[in-house]
Amino acid sequence: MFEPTDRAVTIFDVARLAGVSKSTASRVLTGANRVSAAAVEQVNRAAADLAYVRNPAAMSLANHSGTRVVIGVVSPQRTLVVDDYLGRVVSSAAKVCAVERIGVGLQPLWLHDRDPLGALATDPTVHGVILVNTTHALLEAVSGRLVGRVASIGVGSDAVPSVDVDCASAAAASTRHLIESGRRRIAMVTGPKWLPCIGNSVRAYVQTMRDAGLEPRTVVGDFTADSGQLGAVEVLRRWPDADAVIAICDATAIGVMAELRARHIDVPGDIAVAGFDDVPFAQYTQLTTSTHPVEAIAEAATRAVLDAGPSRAPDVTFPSELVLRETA
Amino acid sequence: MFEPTDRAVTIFDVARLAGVSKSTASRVLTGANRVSAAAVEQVNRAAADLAYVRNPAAMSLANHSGTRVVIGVVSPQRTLVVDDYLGRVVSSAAKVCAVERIGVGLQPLWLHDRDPLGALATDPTVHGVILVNTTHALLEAVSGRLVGRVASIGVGSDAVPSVDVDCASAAAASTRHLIESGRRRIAMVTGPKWLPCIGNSVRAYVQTMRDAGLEPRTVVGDFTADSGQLGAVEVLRRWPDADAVIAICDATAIGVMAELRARHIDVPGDIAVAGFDDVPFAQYTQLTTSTHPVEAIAEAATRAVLDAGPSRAPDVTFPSELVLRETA
DNA sequence: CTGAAAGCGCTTACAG
DNA sequence: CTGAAAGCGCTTACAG
Repeated sequence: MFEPTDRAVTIFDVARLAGVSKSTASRVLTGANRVSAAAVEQVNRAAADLAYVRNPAAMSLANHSGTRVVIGVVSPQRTLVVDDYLGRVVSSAAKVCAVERIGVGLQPLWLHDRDPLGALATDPTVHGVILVNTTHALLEAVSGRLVGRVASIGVGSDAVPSVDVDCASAAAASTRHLIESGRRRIAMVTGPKWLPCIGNSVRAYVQTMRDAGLEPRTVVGDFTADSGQLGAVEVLRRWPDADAVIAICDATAIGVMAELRARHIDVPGDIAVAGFDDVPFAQYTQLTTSTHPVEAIAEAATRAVLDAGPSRAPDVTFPSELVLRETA
Repeated sequence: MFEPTDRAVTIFDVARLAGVSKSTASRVLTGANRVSAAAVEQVNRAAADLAYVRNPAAMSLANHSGTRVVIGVVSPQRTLVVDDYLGRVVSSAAKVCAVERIGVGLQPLWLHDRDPLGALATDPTVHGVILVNTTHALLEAVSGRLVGRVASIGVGSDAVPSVDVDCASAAAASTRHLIESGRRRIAMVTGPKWLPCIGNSVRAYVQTMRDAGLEPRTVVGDFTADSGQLGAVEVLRRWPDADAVIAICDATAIGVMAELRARHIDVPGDIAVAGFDDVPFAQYTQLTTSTHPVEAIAEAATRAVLDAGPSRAPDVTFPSELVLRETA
């Protein structure tokens, strides 16, 4: 139908086929407002017929728009360790971006840096930023140059939309489930203190305990299985009568269970254990946990920065569901 | 020392500071050969002083070089499911690319597509591609336009360098370990048949068994825990006297163990189980397995496409180490 | 070995 | 509402 050329089809080709100038073609393609309905019609048809797709590099250059969305992961260490969670976030973002032929980058953001966002804000290659594990301090540092093209997986701010799972409801539901099944001395192994989104889960747990006239008992972890192991040790030392532990995530729960097993403490006979995330592994370990739609969250955050308009994107919260298995 | 400007420093700035033309500056920056030592010296110093960094979008446009490296994952399904392995590969690639301000993309490559690589080969935004789970047929389809900027995690070809773990040695070592600890009726739950890199592991297992005068017994899996579960069912049905099973990966091993546990078959008392990958989880499940340096592999593959020169990059094979724990 | 010039594919004031 | 022109930051023949 159209002769196949070696070089890619450009905006010039669609303009010619549509019978308009490059300027007009560009206007309709960018969605500018000053264009006639007729022009819109012709250009869109021409673009479709030619299977035209804009060259992001050229857009970037003309536009100062950037060719990649970077996932900025704040961490107390300077080097970034990639865990399964982060892997899923990056992959999901990469999959979404690929259809617009935009790449993704992975950037460590050091918690104690003076201006961790400075380089990203001025980098002409960055189209937008997805913040992971962010803090309020970092959110405050989101400068004008970044506003409108940044989203946060976790806590947000006036300027930065948040997309996350409803971990507060999940923590409350877990706690309630444990209480209803007769547990009373329920401890929680939390995440790192500097990470504000952890607060939601912890507060929900504490509140649910208090509402039931029970004493909350928390121990600090860091999302790793090792910290679950250490957390279990601490829980048993401080509260030898514990009859349940909620872990901030499944990996931590696994560590908790490993320690209990090593001590020949029966789960759930002696102590019930609940996690959070419902990673594939949880199923095979019969772990009671709550779902965490990481892919959906990452995709929504990516869309938020890709489709960034003049106004701040709305916050979005995904529901979590309790998955009852054998450990609690 | 230098006045901070709002706009980024361009090649023009470094040329001026170095006292040469943009052309010359560009030549030294790109590493062209026709430049005087003096020019090289001045330009490099100027670039360093100004903390100059090239704009990939502009390079891409002038160069037809692309702004992202895409990870092409071949799969028998049309949609891509992201597992932990792929997540780690993508994240590692993204981390490496980020320092050159290049993005990564994730592209499903349908196994039965007529020309799965066609779109990537002509896409001006793709700088290079990393093939994952590739087949010989796909490798044959790597066209001239892609040669020199593609690497494969798994099998390679004359045109495509391979980077992978030495899974043959790992499989042989596992098998040998099992034999030496007295096991005789050792089965293997393999990966999908269409995936050629699986062949290395399977052949090594088969060979090691035969060398010991033992009968190899294989059952097909697909890397998932579910397939381990089903695999265990099949193994027990076909060979009720089985005393060990080697799984192609840890996830599959987990499934095998879940099934054995459900049947009250003691591990390793009745049946020993060995995995492959040494995922974080393996430690907590006391799984005997072999290491798989996924991050290092992904980084090497990424470097291979980033640093692509005129000649084919060499193949690289990473060693794997047997990790003895309780299950075998 | 070096510089002036054209060009990569797009966007956006600037005049109509 | 539309087109001609300039410009985004780089690279690369083309002449010297």
